[in-house]
Amino acid sequence: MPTECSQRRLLLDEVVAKGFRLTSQRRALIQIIQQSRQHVDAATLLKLARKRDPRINRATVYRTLDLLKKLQLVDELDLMHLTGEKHYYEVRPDRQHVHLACCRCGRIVEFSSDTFDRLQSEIAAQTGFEIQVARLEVGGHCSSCAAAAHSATSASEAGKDALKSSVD
Amino acid sequence: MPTECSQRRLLLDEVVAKGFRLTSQRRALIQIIQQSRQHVDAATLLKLARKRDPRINRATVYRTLDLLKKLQLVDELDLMHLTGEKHYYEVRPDRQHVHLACCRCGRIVEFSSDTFDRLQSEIAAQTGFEIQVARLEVGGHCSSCAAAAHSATSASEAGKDALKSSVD
DNA sequence: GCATAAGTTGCGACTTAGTTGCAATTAGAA
DNA sequence: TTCTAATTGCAACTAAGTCGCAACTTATGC
Repeated sequence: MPTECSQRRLLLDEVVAKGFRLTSQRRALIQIIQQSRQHVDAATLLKLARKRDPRINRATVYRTLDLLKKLQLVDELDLMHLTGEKHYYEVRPDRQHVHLACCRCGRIVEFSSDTFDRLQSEIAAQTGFEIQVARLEVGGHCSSCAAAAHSATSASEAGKDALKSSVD
Repeated sequence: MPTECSQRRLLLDEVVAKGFRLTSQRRALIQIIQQSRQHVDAATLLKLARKRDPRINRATVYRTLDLLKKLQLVDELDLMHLTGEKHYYEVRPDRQHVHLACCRCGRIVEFSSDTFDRLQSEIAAQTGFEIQVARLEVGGHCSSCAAAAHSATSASEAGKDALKSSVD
């Protein structure tokens, strides 16, 4: 999710600075990604962009996303594939964060910590790997769903039946 | 990748223990996943399984993978989508590890550390999230490719052109 | 401001990955 | 051995993303 309007210009500038053209389509798509409070997927992005310019095409959305990924201006997320195989996008934040996806209620929680920062430095230092993206996604139950699941399970019983009826 | 044959029985047993039937298809698929040194994707798994039993079906592969995921016996990976949108699978190891994917040579390096373990505890403790899976994937350049990329760049020059010709 | 060349887009057909409903088959309990 | 619910194969389907190419647009130089 966008940190602030400080980035509003930046992404567009960055695209220009790297020598890419600033088309109305790119402008629109970038603005939509920045203004979105949620993580957006390609289909949603297309739908929103078409409200501004109905002629905008699906291929353009994918091509723009590819460009922004390459420029490392946006990050691609899977969010644990909770809702199919689509990808989600967010403006790359100053500080990397973890995405916690609740497979019961679908909520996405973001979490950042020094330990995560340190882990990345450690990886780079110990493996010589030059990190461009680090994506940590966690699946499980958020605190409220964990509580709900436990009380439900203690009554009914675990094992196959619990598994079969579970939402994940 | 499989840690050892100690798991060979375990996965099958686990499936039975949870009350699921042990069909010849499941047996074959589980064995293939365990014996594989590489991370396998669904299509490869199907191909390998058909060498044993040519009648085995694609749907069965996906359904079996779903089952093993739900039982938390295998983990699903994206490996940074280096080669398309397919998923890869590995037997869940005793200790979670990070996957480092080199977007230049495609090599996958595994890395585990106390810091990663600690990060997970920290997430659980601070957010109340009940972790079922934690998937940390890192994209970038492995040590040898990083060296190669640097020497190439210093000669030619960075910016758009370098970006355009790069493999990521 | 105007021409122009390279970058970008729209289109539409295509590929790849995964899903689904249903009839036929089979594992395993009785 | 019988029987039933779980599992499979099949085939048609959906969803997500890609690609080649002609048409259009941006940014540059004049």
